Amino acid sequence: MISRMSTLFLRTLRDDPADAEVPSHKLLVRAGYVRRVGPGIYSWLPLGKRVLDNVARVVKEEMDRFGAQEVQFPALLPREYYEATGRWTEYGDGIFRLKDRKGADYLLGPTHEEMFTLMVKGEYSSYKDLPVNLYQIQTKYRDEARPRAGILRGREFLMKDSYSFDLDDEGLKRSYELHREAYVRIFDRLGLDYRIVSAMSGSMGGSASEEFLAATPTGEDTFVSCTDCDYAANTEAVEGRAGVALDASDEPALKVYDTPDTPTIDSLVELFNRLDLGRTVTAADTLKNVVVKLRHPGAKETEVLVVGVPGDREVDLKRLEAAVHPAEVELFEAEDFAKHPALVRGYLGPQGLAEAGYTYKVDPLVVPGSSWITGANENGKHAAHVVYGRDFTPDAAVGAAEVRSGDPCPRCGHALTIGRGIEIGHIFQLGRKFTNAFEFDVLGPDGKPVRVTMGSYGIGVSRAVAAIAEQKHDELGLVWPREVAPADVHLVATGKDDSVFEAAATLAVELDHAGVSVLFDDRRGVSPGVKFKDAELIGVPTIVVVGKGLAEGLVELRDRAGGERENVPLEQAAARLRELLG
RNA sequence: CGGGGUGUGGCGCAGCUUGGUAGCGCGUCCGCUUUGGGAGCGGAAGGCCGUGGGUUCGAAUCCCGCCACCCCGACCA
Repeated sequence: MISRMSTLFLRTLRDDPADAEVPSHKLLVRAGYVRRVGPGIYSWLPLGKRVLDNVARVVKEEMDRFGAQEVQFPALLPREYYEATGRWTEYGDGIFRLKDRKGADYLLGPTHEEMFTLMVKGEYSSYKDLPVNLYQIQTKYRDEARPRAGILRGREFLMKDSYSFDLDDEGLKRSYELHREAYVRIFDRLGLDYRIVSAMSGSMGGSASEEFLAATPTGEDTFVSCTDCDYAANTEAVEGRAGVALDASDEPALKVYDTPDTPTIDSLVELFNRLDLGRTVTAADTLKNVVVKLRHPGAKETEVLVVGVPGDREVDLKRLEAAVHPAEVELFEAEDFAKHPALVRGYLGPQGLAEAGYTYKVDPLVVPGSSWITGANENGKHAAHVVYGRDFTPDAAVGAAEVRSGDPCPRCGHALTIGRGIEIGHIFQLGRKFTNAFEFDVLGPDGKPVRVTMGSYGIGVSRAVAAIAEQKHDELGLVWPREVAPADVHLVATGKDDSVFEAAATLAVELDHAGVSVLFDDRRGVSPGVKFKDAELIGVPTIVVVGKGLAEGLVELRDRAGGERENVPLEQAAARLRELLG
């Protein structure tokens, strides 16, 4: 295919768009790949559409390779399908809802578990039919509270989602592994630098869950990886690991101090340093106790939970929620404190909590035998030398503190490092949430019904385009990996002489016949500088210049990524290019 | 939902404090020149200054309301 820039629907911009912050957003707009039409809603121009299609093609090829079969569901869905699973209400404001002319409720599909489950249930009824893996590449709609970063987080986006249907857990594991291998192949082909990290399965429920994160500083997700073993996890999903117990036999007895007006850790530390305990006190010497409410699925009442973390750390509510899954965590409000006078806000300590009937859990960073400054459960009073195991005993440990670089790996104890990434894929063993909701059984070999188990697997296709742009660019513009580039070769004709354009046009045709797609800058009257800048901005991996070298019968080949240039005779150019393109 | 910011030709911005007939760069169109690093000169088209009200002889500019959008957070996968 030859795309002539004289007629290509494309306008590049010299300036960054005012609303763009991240590189992918700036460059995809500047290079004429996408245009914004509303918050979190983008149109794809010809070059962008090609990249999007290329990513989708790679995904499709690798899904097909392991036997997954493509289907397509409508984006417009009647409410009833989402009623059965409770998600019509569960999703809250997160979905787009609309009514037809009769007043019937519809939604724009945010994800399609229900449809897949019902489709398979409608056709299959025997264990002989399983396993089956189905997928679709579909536009999804979510009414994000705050879309951001261009197409990285939009309200309309292209997603590949697939679902496996198996008879038992072993089958599910196999389907999960097949997907995992396919995802590795896909993201390798897309040229992404990514990590596979342990994740929580979120609102979907289910057990084993891993995320594929494209490592980039602009990513929204934070993950840890171990410097020694192969442990890696989303910080929300970092397991708690019990630390080594300390010997507290020399620790003085618990002592209560008057500490008026010290409801915060900072004010407390400052006061204790003025009391002069013979050493400098820091926030890490204090024990911060945070009260939350746990809402268990189906339960009317919430459970009160007190969580202790070192005072220099925040409680990571998402991590805590992952640890107490499937319960949801809610903050303890002023009115809640009013109902629980034993919990003295700002002066809460673990001593006596068990006697008062409260559950108390500590982050594993709080180890047995450790000694703390903490609240004395009385307004304006704190206690020092409060020892774990002597003055209080938690009911359990729970990973609740924010995770920091250098924290011990929960597997091997070596230091963790922290990075940021864009979630481009997520796979998890969903289990029977949806097959239970729809009572989807097949008959087993013994003639008895067996409840089908599912896996759920997603890839953000449009997001992957942005993730690639985030990772593959330089100060001049985009630098696409070959597999997804909008063309194989960017052919630039410079000069005013007809012979240059004729020679370039002939080369374009020759390449086209050889199956090489060409973006041909055949614009007359456009200066070489403009053409070179555009080529660099657009980011096709190989640039061919037919210009002043033609006098000696030479054309120039440039590698967009590395900047290497070589001159080759015009008549050898096509052959050399085919060699370079593999 | 909380905090901060911005709305002025297609894009990026100035003008607003101190009211007086809307300006710059890029882009677009015409002509001539130029052609290996976002060209030069000359000419031109294109804007009810987010919106509603108010003050005033006169409002992009001052006052009040509303709306939209962007960023941070909350929320969400």
